[in-house]
Amino acid sequence: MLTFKQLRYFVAVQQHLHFGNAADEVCVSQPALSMQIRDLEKELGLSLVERNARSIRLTPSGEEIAKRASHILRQMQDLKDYAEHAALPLSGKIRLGIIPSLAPYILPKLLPALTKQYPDLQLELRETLTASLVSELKHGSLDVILAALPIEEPDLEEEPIFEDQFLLAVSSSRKIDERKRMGATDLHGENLLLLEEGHCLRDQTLSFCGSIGQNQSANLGATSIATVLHMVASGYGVTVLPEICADTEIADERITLLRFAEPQPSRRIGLIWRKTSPRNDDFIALAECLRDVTN
Amino acid sequence: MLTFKQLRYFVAVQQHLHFGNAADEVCVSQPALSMQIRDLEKELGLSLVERNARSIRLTPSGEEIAKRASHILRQMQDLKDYAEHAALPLSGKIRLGIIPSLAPYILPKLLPALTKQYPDLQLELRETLTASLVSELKHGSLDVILAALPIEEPDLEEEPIFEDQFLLAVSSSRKIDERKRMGATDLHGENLLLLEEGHCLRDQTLSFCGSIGQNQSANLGATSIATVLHMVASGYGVTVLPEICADTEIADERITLLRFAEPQPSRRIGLIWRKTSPRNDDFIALAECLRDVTN
DNA sequence: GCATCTGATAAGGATAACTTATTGGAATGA
DNA sequence: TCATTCCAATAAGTTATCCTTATCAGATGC
Repeated sequence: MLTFKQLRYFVAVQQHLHFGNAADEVCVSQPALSMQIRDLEKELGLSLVERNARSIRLTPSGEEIAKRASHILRQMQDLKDYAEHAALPLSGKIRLGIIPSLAPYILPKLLPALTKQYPDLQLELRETLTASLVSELKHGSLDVILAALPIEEPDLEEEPIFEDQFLLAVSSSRKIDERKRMGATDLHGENLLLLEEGHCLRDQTLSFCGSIGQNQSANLGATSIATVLHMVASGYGVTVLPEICADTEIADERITLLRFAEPQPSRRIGLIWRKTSPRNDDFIALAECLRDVTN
Repeated sequence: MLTFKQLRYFVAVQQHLHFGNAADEVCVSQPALSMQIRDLEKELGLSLVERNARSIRLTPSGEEIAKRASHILRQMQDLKDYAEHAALPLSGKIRLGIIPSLAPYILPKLLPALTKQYPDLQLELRETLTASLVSELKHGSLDVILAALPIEEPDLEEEPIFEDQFLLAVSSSRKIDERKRMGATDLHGENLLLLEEGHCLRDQTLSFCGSIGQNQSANLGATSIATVLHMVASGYGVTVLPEICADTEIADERITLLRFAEPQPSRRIGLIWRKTSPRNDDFIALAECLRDVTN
């Protein structure tokens, strides 16, 4: 069988036009090199080297083979270089899935930090609902996802990053004392605005408020938090807003954010990956980076 | 060390996503393949395959490595294909040197014949004087030359092709009986026109006529046979012309060709190559082809 | 719970590859 | 002319590698 060793030895012969020197270069004895060259010629069924009493030269075919061999060896080196590169912590390609209620708020902080700290990392992003992310993660088309815990899949690992407190967003026209801590009961009779089906934030909000029996008849579900907040600002109702969204979304004076009374409701944000994934260390490092940018 | 085998096995794993099937494809046992993959991962210092109880998948780095490996294997196959091609009789690249008093007369017959019989042959041609050809042959920048024998270099092999009879070209105005066989003595007092220094034909002509003491004072040497013949046609003198040139050159009615008396002078045309050249068979085949086209 | 399927591991034998020492053939130089 | 030198090939023996069969360990599914 054709081997890389043969090609390497042969390229050395081409460069030195001397078996002994070529053998030195590849750190073997001259007979070892001679044998490999002989094997290569036998393998290819063709003379590559013209042996002359005092010197050697390559045949025209030999020159062509040497050219091709050099090229192959170079690509081999490229492959090794790539591997070395990819073996660094948090480098190479990582496919990260993020839920829509996090992506627009975390990425603007995360991406610059990653670029700075791990310049070799190529992040491929996908934003969709938790269920799809988990499915893609299990299938292997994603490496890791950032979502609300728990997922509780037996073959997935969960790494908590931070607690994201829920706030109540109401229209500023309501003139509520912002220092007042809201209880779930304060939502009685309010029109609770929600994201559309499938968003985990919707489910979390409902499970918190569910026992209250508030009015949600008008709720067909919005497609984004920004949309929900526009509705709040316009006085259509109230909504529950994760704190991480607050900085970005609330430039609008028509919205007032109210904190809930203790124990404050919250969602736990974390990274999830396959337990069998060999990139555990990478994901732990990514989690650390996420903690840094979310304080 | 990174080996070709590891890459081949790994690409098989990528294609089957199953160690057992991949092992079947490359015709080894499953443990053998597993070990090679393990070695490859160790060699590259990075996980390529994510082992799951029931199935496996490649890591993103693994996919990239597999892509590069496939490419390398393909080039490896190309190299083998090239070698197979080049191992055929008279195929691949051959650098042929020819002397000027042969090239224009033999090539028009030789090249079409070669193309037809050996389509895989790439002939690189060089036309210059014998001394240069021999030097380049010995140096290795030519593989074989077609010239007049003997060369009598100890490390060169000579293979005669055919005898090229010399004819005497005279001006038709001389009204000589064309059936008359010329003797060297008939050249007495003639102005013998010759090629310039270095042409073997000049030397051969002189060695044949040298003992005669003919007038050659006006001879500074022409650069081509065509030039010499123009001079003959114009009545400046006579010349000795190899028969192989006759067909091509003598469309001119102002020139009459005369045969010499037995033993007719001639030159022996042959192929010459380095005794150490491994392409002996190729050159023998080339000689055969040359005999065919020169009858 | 048992059969089945996965890849990993273990042990032993075959093969390949390397080492040093030597040979053979040609060129060099006294 | 003959000894010397140079270079690659060859020989013999050891080492390392690779592969095989057999077995294991974990997970899955009937």
